[in-house]
Amino acid sequence: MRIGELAARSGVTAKTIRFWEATGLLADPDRTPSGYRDYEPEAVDRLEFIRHAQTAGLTLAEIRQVLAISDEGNPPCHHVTELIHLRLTDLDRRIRDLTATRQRLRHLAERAAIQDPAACAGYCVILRPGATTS
Amino acid sequence: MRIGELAARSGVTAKTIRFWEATGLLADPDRTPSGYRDYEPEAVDRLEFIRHAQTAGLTLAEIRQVLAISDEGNPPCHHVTELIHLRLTDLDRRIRDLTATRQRLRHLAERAAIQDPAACAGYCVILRPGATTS
DNA sequence: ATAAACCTTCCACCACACGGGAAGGTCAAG
DNA sequence: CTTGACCTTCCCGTGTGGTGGAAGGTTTAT
Repeated sequence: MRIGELAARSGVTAKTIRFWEATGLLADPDRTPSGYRDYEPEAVDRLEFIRHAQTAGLTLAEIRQVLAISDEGNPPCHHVTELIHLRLTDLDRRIRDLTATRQRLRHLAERAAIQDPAACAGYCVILRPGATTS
Repeated sequence: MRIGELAARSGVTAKTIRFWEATGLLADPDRTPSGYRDYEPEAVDRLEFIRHAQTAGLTLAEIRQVLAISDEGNPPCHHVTELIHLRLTDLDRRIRDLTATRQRLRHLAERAAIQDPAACAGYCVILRPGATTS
């Protein structure tokens, strides 16, 4: 199967397939005599696996690691488990950060609601330094 | 005052000051006869304002808009208020997305805990497609 | 025979907010 | 007079996950 068909079957664009290959997520495929990439049907599974791992929040770098272990014939479960916990910790931190920013913004929104626009001389009163440090 | 002193006073690196100038957040400053940037003391306020707006979660593009309105002598409060609400909406969506991803990861972590590593033939069972679609 | 659809490589670019470092000019102190 | 700190512009690199397009070769259908 050529790259176009693989793209159609997997829902991953040909561009992205080449990109994944170039960045080490996919092995170099066989080539037809004229140089076209020639895939086995199993390639679809690998693409779906990558997409799936992505939606689980893993980065391509992490997926690459998992696949490398897998490709060496080792069960990657232990590594995957570690990765998942790392990701969870990271995610929690990011959510905390965003929530803190959200708090600051809500604070500003409240200020904005009671502020007289005419009072905005110089730099805007709403955003003026000191507004959220108190 | 030259750029080094401004940097020291504001806590913004000279590199960043030049970057902000190049991207339209700061007006072109006066120059000494030898070509050095020469700032008014008020420049510190502007830098602090930008940093402050940044920690409130606004992007440089948004801050640029606010400053442009401000620089034209108009009170930017209305625009700022809109911006804040836009950011809040955006932030809420991002937090929701991350939380959903977190849920998926927790699901996977549970699967991982009860999984026999030896069962990881082919692609890892934990991450195998279908694992989180149920 | 020829047009359309498909494939190849390579190079560039998107957002985002800078940082590193080269090559050179300027200024104050010792 | 020279050393060192400071300044200038300029270009490249960072990380993430790709997308767009040019220039050219191949296959397939009519």
